[in-house]
Amino acid sequence: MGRGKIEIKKIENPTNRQVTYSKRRTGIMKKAKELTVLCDAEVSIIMFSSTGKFSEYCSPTADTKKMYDRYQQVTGINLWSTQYEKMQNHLSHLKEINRNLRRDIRQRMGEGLDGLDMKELRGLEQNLDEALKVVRDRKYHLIATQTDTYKKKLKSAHEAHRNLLQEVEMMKDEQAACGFADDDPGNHDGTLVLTGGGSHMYAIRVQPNQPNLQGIAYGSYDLRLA
Amino acid sequence: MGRGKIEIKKIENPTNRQVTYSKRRTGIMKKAKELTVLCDAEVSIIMFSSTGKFSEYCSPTADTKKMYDRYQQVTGINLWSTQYEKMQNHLSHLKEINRNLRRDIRQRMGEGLDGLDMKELRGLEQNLDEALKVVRDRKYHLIATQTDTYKKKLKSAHEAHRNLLQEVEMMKDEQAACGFADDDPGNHDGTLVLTGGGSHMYAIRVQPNQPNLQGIAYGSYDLRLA
DNA sequence: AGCTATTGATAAAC
DNA sequence: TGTTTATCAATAGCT
Repeated sequence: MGRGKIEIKKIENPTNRQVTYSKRRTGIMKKAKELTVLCDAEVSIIMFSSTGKFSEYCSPTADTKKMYDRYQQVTGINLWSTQYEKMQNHLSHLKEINRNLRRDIRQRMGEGLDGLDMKELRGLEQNLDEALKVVRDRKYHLIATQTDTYKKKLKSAHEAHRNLLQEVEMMKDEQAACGFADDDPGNHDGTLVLTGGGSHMYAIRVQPNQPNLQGIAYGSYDLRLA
Repeated sequence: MGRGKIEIKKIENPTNRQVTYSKRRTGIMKKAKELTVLCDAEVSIIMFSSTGKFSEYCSPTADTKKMYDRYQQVTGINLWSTQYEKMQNHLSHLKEINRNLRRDIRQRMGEGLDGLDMKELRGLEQNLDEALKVVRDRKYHLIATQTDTYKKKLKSAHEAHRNLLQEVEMMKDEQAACGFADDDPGNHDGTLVLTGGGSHMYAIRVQPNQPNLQGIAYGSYDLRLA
């Protein structure tokens, strides 16, 4: 379709090639648009000229990403599918494991025991019993440790207080001995009223710390599948 | 270019639309091939008909994935990251849940309690205690049920045995009364020695069933991350 | 880029 | 879906 038939092989003249590319590209894009409208189809065209110039067409009802997603869905065998399937398998494997873990926890909470036979029940009972002992031990140990810590802190606080009083007394004595009255507080830069005893100046917190609730609230699980 | 000019708008007749789609699709693909050869270009076409039928063309010097990779490079649009990231997120979310579930189970088994504070320990202890009670109840209930079942089976077996003896006695009496000696066992087809009492003929299994081990072996978890 | 002779694509019908 | 054919559309070569 032109002034003469042409052979379908690479056009060696670069200018000619470029011109032909431009014209035919326009033609294909027009055809694609027509196909889209006439036949209610979805078309995605990507092309690069020999000089690397990029052009694309995509049906107005879709976008390139959608088209490619759909392409992946349909072909299912592209390079991504391997990776994709692996992830998919990994996912379902994790879900399966999660399901089992949740069932175990439910049973450890005394729910869903109907499926267990005697041997399993006995195993669970023994396991829970041992765990309970360990938890109780741990609790008592924690109580003991905390009590001990509080006692020490209290003792340390008392001592610090005693030292403070003592140092204040010493200051008073020194001031009285010098006959010096300080009416201008603030000009003793770098020399605070109570110096030297820095080791007693740390903040003392006798209040127990707020329990850290980031952990697990036992018995309040959401046991639905993830 | 046909027997008549057509307006570029959706062809309402589905058959016609399908035919036109098929023809024009072929046309575009041909044009794409020609462009590829004539102008040394790279073209990728993906299309779906209104019925969802998929077709593609890709220059022999490239493949669809390559084309889209290049497309991404040029446009800066990442076509896969969304999906990939989503799955990645899903995966790490599941792993996170998994980790928490395993930690929970470990704690319910009395391990890894160091991170728990007083409140959490108390909660765990109480939860385990309650669960233990439920499990014990369930065990006792199962024991009672099983014992009961065995008793019934035993009783039924005794009764069946008694009936058998009784029927054998009756047979002997009948034979004696008839003065008939049976030296040819096997010719009483369809008339077994012990007839009538079919309700006592079922198989009796007094042995406990082998425990079903498909469940969870408590305490033998592999608690590594999946 | 614009023009047109010519080839190519395709609508309609089978 | 394949073929045919009358028409219309695309475009090769030229300006």
